[in-house]
Amino acid sequence: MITYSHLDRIHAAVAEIPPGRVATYGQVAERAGLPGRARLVGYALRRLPEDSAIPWHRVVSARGEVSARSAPAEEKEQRLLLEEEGVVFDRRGRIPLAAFRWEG
DNA sequence: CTGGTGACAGGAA
DNA sequence: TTTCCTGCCACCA
Repeated sequence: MITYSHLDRIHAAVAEIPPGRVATYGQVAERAGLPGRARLVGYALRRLPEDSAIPWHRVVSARGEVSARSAPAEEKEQRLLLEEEGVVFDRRGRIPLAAFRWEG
């Protein structure tokens, strides 16, 4: 059933991403039943409280990059959290999606 | 209601 | 390959 907004569904989709794997914004949108609305995923993640249990750090751009945002510290934190899970970044600071992308 | 914005993606050059 | 440009549409002021 449709709830208050699509944000809840997006959060639920992100929660399904297993540790050590990543999913793209577009991928999350599709799994949330919102194909083509990747931008909305970024919006939804931005609304998450800091103490949220949603693994927001496992969502990256279609190019395997940690998306830029207003607070650079968060970008660094995201990369750190992913590396702690075993995700590897290449020399250009990108994640090889062929190896780490979550195949739902 | 109207207009600006964005944690994107895909195609063009 | 990489960078640039455009379409997209829910949100917010």
